[in-house]
Amino acid sequence: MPRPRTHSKDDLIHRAMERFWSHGYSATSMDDLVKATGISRHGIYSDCGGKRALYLEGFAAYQHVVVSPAFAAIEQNTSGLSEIAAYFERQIALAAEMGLPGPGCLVANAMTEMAPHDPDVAAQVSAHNQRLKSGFANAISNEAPGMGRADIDALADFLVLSAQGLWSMSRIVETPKPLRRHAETLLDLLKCRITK
Amino acid sequence: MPRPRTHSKDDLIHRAMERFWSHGYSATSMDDLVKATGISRHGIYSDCGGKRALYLEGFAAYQHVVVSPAFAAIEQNTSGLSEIAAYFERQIALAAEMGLPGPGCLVANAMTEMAPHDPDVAAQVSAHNQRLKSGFANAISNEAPGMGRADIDALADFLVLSAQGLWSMSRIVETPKPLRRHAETLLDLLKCRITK
DNA sequence: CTTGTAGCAGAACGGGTGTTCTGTTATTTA
DNA sequence: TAAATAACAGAACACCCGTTCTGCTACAAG
Repeated sequence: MPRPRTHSKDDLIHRAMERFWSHGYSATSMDDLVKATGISRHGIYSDCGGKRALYLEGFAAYQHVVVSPAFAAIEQNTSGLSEIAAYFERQIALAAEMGLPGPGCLVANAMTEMAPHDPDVAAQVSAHNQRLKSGFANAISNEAPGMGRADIDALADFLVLSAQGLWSMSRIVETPKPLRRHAETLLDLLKCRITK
Repeated sequence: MPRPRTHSKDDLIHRAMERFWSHGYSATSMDDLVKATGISRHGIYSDCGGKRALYLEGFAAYQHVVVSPAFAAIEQNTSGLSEIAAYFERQIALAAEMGLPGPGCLVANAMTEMAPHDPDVAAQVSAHNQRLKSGFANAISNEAPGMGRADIDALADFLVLSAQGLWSMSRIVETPKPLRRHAETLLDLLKCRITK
């Protein structure tokens, strides 16, 4: 009997996620979200309950839509340096495609803007970083079987830090070139360290 | 004849800078600034003209108050890896002193929050990064006289990126320990690369 | 075609925003 | 002591925020 829905909850979450991604949480108003998603205030509240809840759902969706496709190769047990390089290249190409200076990484942005003042966001960010760290550690250990666990962990953690730094940089550069150079330098340092 | 001032413009700028540093621009209201600085709205407007102008002045002050004291040693022509290590250690100790998870770096925060949507902030951030890059390049070239200019520049730029990543991390960690481990890993990678 | 129902757009709301303005206060010179 | 001056505290302002609510719309069942 009822009127059929003109949008799905997934539509809402994904469109809102893109807005939060490029403009951050505070600088995105409900009016912005209504315009960006094409969904009325009522729809947003009945589907998700409010701005903050929508942000958190968008954060989770970012994992499926952006992180997993880019990171899956690293998480396989055949991965190595070339998969790490491909991961950075893929994300840089995505940033260039979206336009530079660009939105960077939703998680990296959340780490700076939200995490220190919002425990829920901090927990999601930490989980994300832990996932990246495990993936990088997997790839490094495949590449350097003789390296100790402590050294691998330290390098993997540092790769997570470098990724965050890279997305920060992507918010001020005009072209992908400096980002590619950063990634290249990082890979060089890694190779240098692994081959000792 | 007039009533004497109870505060200086510098007082205002420095106290406001600390608030922007820890809470960001959007999440700091004029009420917050009045409470944090102890200076009335009228004083803020007559001294600086408004919130944004105050932020930009605070940004400039950050260079003198925080960056220069920490970075001066690296900019001397006798600097090397030990000065780079000391710079990171000093900033990490400062972060620990201010409380973790902490404010990170005002410039790093601005890069994420403001730079993509504010050309004036972007320009100041770029100038800061350029200063860091030159300093790091100076220290690296002192340490590795045989290294080519292009390699030195790439490493110096990457050190800037790592610094930004480190301050991002400082916004989610509970203790300085992981930050020190990151700095140590970075220095190890650098040494490894320089000694080839 | 009528009726019931859920979705819809947008008005309304209290509170907070950055900014401006208005009196008052404290101090120094005359 | 009295007048002049500029800084002070805080009220006032118009606007925007996230949230809630109201009345209308469009479709499916009877």
